[in-house]
Amino acid sequence: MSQYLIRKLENFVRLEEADRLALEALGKASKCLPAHVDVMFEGEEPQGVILMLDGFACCYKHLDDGRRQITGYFVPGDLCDPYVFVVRKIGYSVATLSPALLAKIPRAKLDKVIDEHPRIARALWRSALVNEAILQERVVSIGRRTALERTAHLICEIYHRLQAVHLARNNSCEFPITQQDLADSLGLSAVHVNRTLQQLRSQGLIAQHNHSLVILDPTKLRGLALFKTSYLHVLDDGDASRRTVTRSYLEDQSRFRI
Amino acid sequence: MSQYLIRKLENFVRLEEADRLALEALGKASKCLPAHVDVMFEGEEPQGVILMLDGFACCYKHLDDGRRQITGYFVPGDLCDPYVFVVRKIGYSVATLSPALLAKIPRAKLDKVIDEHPRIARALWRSALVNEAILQERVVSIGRRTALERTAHLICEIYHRLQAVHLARNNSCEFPITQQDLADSLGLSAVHVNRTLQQLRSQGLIAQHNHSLVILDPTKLRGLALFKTSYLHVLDDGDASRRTVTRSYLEDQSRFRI
DNA sequence: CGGGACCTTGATTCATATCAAAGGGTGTGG
DNA sequence: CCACACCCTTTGATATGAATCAAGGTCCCG
Repeated sequence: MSQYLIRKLENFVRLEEADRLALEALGKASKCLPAHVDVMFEGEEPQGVILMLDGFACCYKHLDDGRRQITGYFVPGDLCDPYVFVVRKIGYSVATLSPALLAKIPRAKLDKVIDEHPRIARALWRSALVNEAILQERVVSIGRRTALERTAHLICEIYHRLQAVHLARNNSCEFPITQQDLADSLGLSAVHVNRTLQQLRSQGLIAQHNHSLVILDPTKLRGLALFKTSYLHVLDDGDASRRTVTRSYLEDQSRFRI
Repeated sequence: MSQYLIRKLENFVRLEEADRLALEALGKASKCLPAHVDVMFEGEEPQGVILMLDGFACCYKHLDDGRRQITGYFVPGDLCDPYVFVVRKIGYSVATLSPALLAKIPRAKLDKVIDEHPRIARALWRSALVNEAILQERVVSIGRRTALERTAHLICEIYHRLQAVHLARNNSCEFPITQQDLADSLGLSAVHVNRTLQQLRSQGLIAQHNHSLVILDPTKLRGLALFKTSYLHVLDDGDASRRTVTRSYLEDQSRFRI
């Protein structure tokens, strides 16, 4: 049930069997939720870390008058903010975007895994850095990309994140996000998202059937989106072996105690 | 010379004399730079962590065709991304916005301080969480706030951050950021930022002289900006003492080893 | 078979960008 | 100490991308 989390973390470090077993255990107590339901709400005390087992969710904030901005997505394998316990009140809400299967991991359980599995600790750490890079790139998108580029960029982001957990193949993946939700993450209106998607379709870049997406021309789409895959990875193995000094640093778990 | 860093971290934890001395030492080797100069450049290998001793800097990204988006600010006391060493290539550039005094702290030095000073470690950790909250709020601003609200919000952010290091008093602070730079962080054009600032002035909310800013009506400005101060703090002492369970958790340094 | 959520379309308005040019400070070299 | 130069700010006119409003269409679920 935690297959996706394992796959995700394996993009960052090489896990041992013991690590995999520990991660498996995290996904045991799961819960099924319908689409468009709140999982956590802004201002609450954090109850536990949410692990996405299946489906899509998002992190959003509301302004007082009801305007809503989605700040990020959660796909299978994602842990919504493992460090949430430091805070007294969470600053954002989390909601499902599609029917979703998720596990609420108690603080103590996650702490134990982190303490006992340094490789997992390191992988989560790197994953957190990727999350920050994603957020930063989102600022760039909303601030400086046109609606078309921005929409294309988000599609690339989601496709590549799904690919990292083997949920995308042949340029095709699930895409259950409604146009209203896309609008709320792109800083656009739903009507304009509709027209923008039509443009992407008519240019032969993507196709959509039901809740799935096909990227017909990945190169063109990434070009249009000004999308660089690099920001989604902190490090790949090839580079680690080339740079001994840095590698030994990265392998030294004690360095990461903050 | 590291006074501002000390002040900043003291918003998160109570530091001991030994901690303060260690922080002092970090700011020794400082360097003075003119305004609008790059400190780090996207794609480079991280050389060290930058500590802002004085002046303003920002973090930005360029799109291929020259469009630029500032994703965050650095004010005195800020450490630009203490965890940067995990990555091989930094994903963004850092540039000064005003003449600035800064220290480049070698990785080993910072690691040593973190290892030997658990209170500092905890403060940096909390500071990192605030940074994420700031970034998230920026997404909300650019995505869903109007130009006027957005501009007001950024002014509030910077004022409150300066206040946290005692660089703001009587609703007044330094504000050396050019309108072009504001535009690049707000996702607007420089011309429109100019008009928006004029609106804030004519509504009696702010005043500007040279490179300084006065907030004439803080309540109205925050109201207009839909600004909540809460996102800039992870925890205040009052709350820590009220909630014993959480407090003991927060005080347990071993939990934070990731 | 009915109803609600989602998508689509067209018409219009509005916020913000762009273009162009003039006005003000400030620092530097003569 | 002045003058020129450069950067920053300001202003006005026009263009445009995206929002809004309104209505119809489609699909899926109960």
